[in-house]
Parts: sequence; C-alpha cells; structure tokens
Amino acid sequence: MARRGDTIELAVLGLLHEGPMHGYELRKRLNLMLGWGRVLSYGSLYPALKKMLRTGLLSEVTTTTAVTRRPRIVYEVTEAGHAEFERLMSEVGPSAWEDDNFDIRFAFFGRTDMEIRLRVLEGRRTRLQERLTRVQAELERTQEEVNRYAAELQRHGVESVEREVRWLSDLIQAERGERPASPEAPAQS
Amino acid sequence: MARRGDTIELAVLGLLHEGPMHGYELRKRLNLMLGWGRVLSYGSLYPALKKMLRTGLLSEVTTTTAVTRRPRIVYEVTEAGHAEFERLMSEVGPSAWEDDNFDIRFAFFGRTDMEIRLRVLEGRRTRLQERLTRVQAELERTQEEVNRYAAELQRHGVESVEREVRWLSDLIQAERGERPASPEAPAQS
DNA sequence: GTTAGCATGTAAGGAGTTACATGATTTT
DNA sequence: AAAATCATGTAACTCCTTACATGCTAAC
Repeated sequence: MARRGDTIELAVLGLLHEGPMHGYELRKRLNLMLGWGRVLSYGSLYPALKKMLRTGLLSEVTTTTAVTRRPRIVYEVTEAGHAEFERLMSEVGPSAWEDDNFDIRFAFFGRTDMEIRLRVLEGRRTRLQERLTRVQAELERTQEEVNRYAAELQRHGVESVEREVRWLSDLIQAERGERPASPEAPAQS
Repeated sequence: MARRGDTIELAVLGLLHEGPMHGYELRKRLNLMLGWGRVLSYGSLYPALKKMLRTGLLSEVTTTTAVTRRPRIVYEVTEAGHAEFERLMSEVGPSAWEDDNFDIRFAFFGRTDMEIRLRVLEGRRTRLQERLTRVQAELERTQEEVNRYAAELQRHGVESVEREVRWLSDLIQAERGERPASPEAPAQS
C-alpha cells in the first residue's frame, strides 16, 4: 500500500520517464509541478534518490556521452522502477485522493488506463462531496456563529470545494465522452 | 517571531477566548475550523496544551461548578495568554500568509485592528500574485508541455489562485469601505 | 581571482501522525 | 452487562526542513 511519503517517489519515477535527469534539475521540475506553496528541499530529495537507488527503482546513468561534464549524477528508471510506477498509479484507494498525491497522479494520467483515471477522479469527487456535506451540516448545527470572519472563511471554503467538484465532474464527463465507454458502463464503483 | 508550529497555539488561544474548554472539545472545534483536509490528532493537541500550561499561557480551571463531572481538564486563557494572542495576531510577516496560519488569523480577525487586517490581506494577496507571475512565466518558457493533464492541472491551479486573489481584493475593499479610512490612507505598505 | 550559481550531500531537529494504553460515562 | 463514546495521555516513528559542509564551473 502506498504510504503518504511515496509522493516524491512517484513524482521522480514519473518525471524520469521523460528522460534521465540529475537531482538538481529534478528538484526544479518537481517544485514547478507540485509547486502551489510547497517547495521540496535537497534534504529530502537526495536521500530519497539514494534510497531509490538502493531499492533498485533507479540506476545511475554511466556518463558515457560527455567526459567534460563535472561529476553530477544522472538517474534513470529501471525495469523495477517502471513496474513500481505502474503499481502506484493503479492504486485507487484513499492515498490517491489526498491533495498532493492526487495532483501528482493527475499530472501523469496520460500513462494510465481510462478506467483508473475515472476511479481516481470519482474517488476524489466523492471525498470532497462528503466533506462538503459534513461541513454544511455542522454549519447549520452551530449557527451560533457570531463571527463574521469565520463565517466568511467557511463560505469561501465551501465555494472553493464546490468549484473543484464541478471541475472534477467536467473531467469525468470528458473522460467518458472521449471513448463511448465500454458496454457495461462503470457508473458506480 | 512566529514559527510554523505556533498555529495550534494561536488557534487554541483564540478558541478559548469564547470560554473555557477541555481538550476533546477543542479538537472538534479546531478540526472544523482548519478542517479542509487536515485533522488534528490528540497526539499533537494534548502535548501542546501541556506545553501551554507550562509556559503559562493557559491555566486549569478549578472545577468549582459541578462536582459530579468526571475528571476532565478545562483550560482557560491567562493574562499572558491574552498578551501572546495579541502578539501573534499582530505579526504581519510571511508566517501570517501561509495557508494554515492565514486561515486561523483570518477567523479571528474580529479581534484585531483594521490596520493589521489590511496588512495581512494585502500581504497574502501580494504573495499569491508573485506565485502567479512566476508560474505563468515558467509556463511560457516550458511550453514543450506535451502533457495534456499536467497542463490542465496548471490551468486549474492558476484559476484557483486568481479566484483567491479576487476574493482578497473584495475583502480589502470592504475593509477600506467599512470606515472611510484614516486621513493618511494606507494604500501602500 | 573572486563572486554567483550549479551540484551533492549530511546532521539535527521540528511538527505531527499512528498506534498503543487507560479508564470513566452513557447508551443499548 | 456490553458496547459506544467521551476523555486523556505516551512512545515510536515518519516525513520533511534548516542549517551546515563541500567543491566545481561560469561569469565578471
């Protein structure tokens, strides 16, 4: 099962699919990718890369091409790495719905089946809708709210989540429209 | 200076202002408050409360009222706690702009000056606009983007941030309109 | 030739989660 | 009387950041 911290691993495997890279560049691309607020530090990237070398998901590229370059370590994905990438991308459980995990997974959607994509999108949508229901119920219960600002924050929060739900719905429809969907339409999981 | 982890402290001080509470209830209210995804565990709340007792920000309420109740520990804010709350709320540096910190601060805006409110709102808006500019610049530079899904994610992200910027702008205008603003209008910090 | 940026790492520590441990009280 | 929920805590562990340490290369 995918633990929370597999996010970096998945991102690295996905990025390296586009071609071998060294750590410094990986960090830049990564920060752009999951870059809404979060910035990944060297202190967590490099150890992660080393671990992935140890566990055989990555291998060092033997720098045959240019001898003039300084000693930087270029990584590429191994067979085992590809397998792991596919295993992680096929996870459709809660770990795929958390914010960071979802974003990474989504970015690499092009390399999964439509069935998986739909399950992840629907899973996240359901999760968000549950949150919405719970918060709105709670809001009614505690309408003692004398606090204008707290109320405004809640309102804006609800609106943002509702917006994301609509976004997900559009994406789901688009996925379904793409191909006429298989005979046994997978509407409910 | 407010470190990242002062978030719980600020939230607890702010919530207890409404009246004494015990840990279990604080957690429920807290989770509702910063509850978009994050859930605070006992393992971090109780140690935090103990620490705040030690440092004198909170005191245990001597349960004079009901003797029938079971042994639960009710906390209230001390003088020092009130002072610390106000100190934290007056911080207008980067720590006030981070997502979680901002939300908590915003929820307690009713207990600060308009000047502080404006500075925090404007600070966050500026921060978001910077991010936006950086990401959009980066998007133009790397338009090699063959990846539909990654591009869609970026688009949605940009839109969300733009929406929050508009929200902040509305709030800032509302703050300014509330009172006709002081003679020396504080338009720029 | 010295500053700025590329590039890789390690050590210490912060902040919080999970899992464990315990017991009282209310509900069924 | 059992089960659910209220209520408080601790220990171990995870993930990550900050700060430190190092050295190469390009630009000025």
